This record gives sequence, C-alpha cells and structure tokens, in this order.
Amino acid sequence: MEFGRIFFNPSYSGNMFPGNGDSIFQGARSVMNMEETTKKRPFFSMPEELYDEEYFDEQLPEKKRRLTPEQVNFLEKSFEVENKLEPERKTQLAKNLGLQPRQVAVWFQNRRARWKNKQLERDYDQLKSSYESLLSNYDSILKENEKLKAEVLSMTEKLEAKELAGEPVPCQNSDPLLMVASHAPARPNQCKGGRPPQHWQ
DNA sequence: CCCTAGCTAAAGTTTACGTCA
DNA sequence: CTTGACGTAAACTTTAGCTAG
Repeated sequence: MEFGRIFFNPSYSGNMFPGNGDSIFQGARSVMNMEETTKKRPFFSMPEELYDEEYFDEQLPEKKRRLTPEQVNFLEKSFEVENKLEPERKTQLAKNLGLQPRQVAVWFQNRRARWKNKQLERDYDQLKSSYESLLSNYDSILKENEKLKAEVLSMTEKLEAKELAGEPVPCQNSDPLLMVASHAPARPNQCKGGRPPQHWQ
C-alpha cells in the first residue's frame, strides 16, 4: 500500500477541536489552546515554519515533525481505552488532534509495537525471577539430599563397625539412628534371632 | 467456490531528530 | 561551537489475514 509521505498541511486553519459528544475528546481543546500559548514545539511551532528558508528550498519539505506532548497524551489516553482503532474513531481522533487519519493509524501501530515489546520485557522478567526462585529451591533440596546421604553413609559405616566388633545390633526402631538408616539397603542378617525393624519390611 | 479489491495488523526497516559525550 | 554515536519516534514497506462484492 502506498500512502506517500505525510506532510503537515500548511493550509489547515480550522478549529482543531470541533465539538463532539465523546467524553475522551472533551479535554483536547483546552489542551491544545494551552499548547498554542506555550509554543514549545520540538521541531516546528507553526505550520508556516515549514516554509521558512532553511526548511524549504524549491521542493516540499520532507520533514518529520514530532507530535506535541498534548497530542501524545491524548493519543495515550485513547490507547488506554482501546488499543485497536476502528475507522470512525481514527477519523474522530485525527479531527480532534488536527492530524491526518494516517498519522493516527501509524501512531497506534507504533504504539502497539512498543506495548508488545514492553510486555515481552515484563514476561521475560517474570519468567526469570520464577526460574531463579525454582533454581534456589532446587539447590537447597539438593544440599539437603546430599546431607541426608552423608548421614546414611556415616550410620551404615557405624553399623558395620559394630557388626565386625561382634556387638549386638539393635533390632527395634527405638534407636533414632536406625530410623535414618532405613534409607540403607535391607540387611536380613542384621537382627540376629529377632524380627527386623518394621520399617525395613 | 474462486477471484479480486480494499482494508488492517504485525513485523521489520528507514528516516529524521534530540541528546550527550 | 561542532561532531559523531546512539536512542527513539514517525513514517514507510512487506506480508498476511479478513471481508464484501
């Protein structure tokens, strides 16, 4: 689709904000009147400036002009209400802001793209912190597991030492050491003449 | 059902400007 | 004061999907 470059229409001199019933457009007139009084335009204060010597030599000036902060605020508010732009709303916004409908459409397209990028950043941050939290949990579980394995090993070794020394090995699970040692493989001959602890079965 | 034109959104790119070292 | 690098907004291009005729 070819729209051609959008230029500020220097012939535009009508009321930028004709009255309408839409509440979101209500504040625009005063906003733009304020802008008229401040005359702090980033690039061109007035359409006439487009034809000033340095910007106009022999051909139409192909200069982009930034939207005024007031126009941007207005578009932002509109975007908050609905980020899609039906043709009627586009026309109305353009009329109220003194812009070409195409400019409004482009602004919404770019704004959606910016919103999407921000959203991706937010999603990324969320996933990252979620991952970091899981990783931290995993690490502590891993450490706990290593600790328990070391305990089992130590107790198994103690048990074996007792066996070798001919000491009687306790068969009841009243010994807290044996409770933990239940992680060790079953040792059928451990309880000489007695029942193995219940938790070994 | 297929084709075409018209419209729009999304994604990516280009252009122009503002800022800052 | 000038300049070049960089970031960003505005505008553009391409592509694809949808709908009406």
